[in-house]
Amino acid sequence: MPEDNSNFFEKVHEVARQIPYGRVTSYGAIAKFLGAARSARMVGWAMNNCPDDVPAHRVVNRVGLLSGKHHFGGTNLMQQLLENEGIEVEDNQITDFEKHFWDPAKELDVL
DNA sequence: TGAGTGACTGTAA
DNA sequence: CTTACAGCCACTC
Repeated sequence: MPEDNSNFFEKVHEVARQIPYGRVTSYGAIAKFLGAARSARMVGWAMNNCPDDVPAHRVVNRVGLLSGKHHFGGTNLMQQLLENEGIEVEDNQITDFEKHFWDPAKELDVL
């Protein structure tokens, strides 16, 4: 029995893991989905401690900026991963972010 | 124990 | 359009 969703921390990882290929989401979207819209920072903190099975590169800030790229080894790895999925990235920022945006509250609906 | 920091967001000017 | 400020919670020193 997966009681991993008993914690906000684990739930963030679970939602991030459900992000489909070629899609991205924001910290606020995840935070709001978990009922902690005012704790977007906690989502980022959770990402900092996320396991390797969590595609953290698909999680960016509300403007589609790769704010966490610095945590991907200090290289353009995060941008490369997104471009590899067909997402257009320019200067650490996702172009047409709204087009690639994936809202867990809408797509996932229930967890 | 208190102050500083951070992978953020929203509103105001 | 950009810039600035405040709120938020957990962690570190």
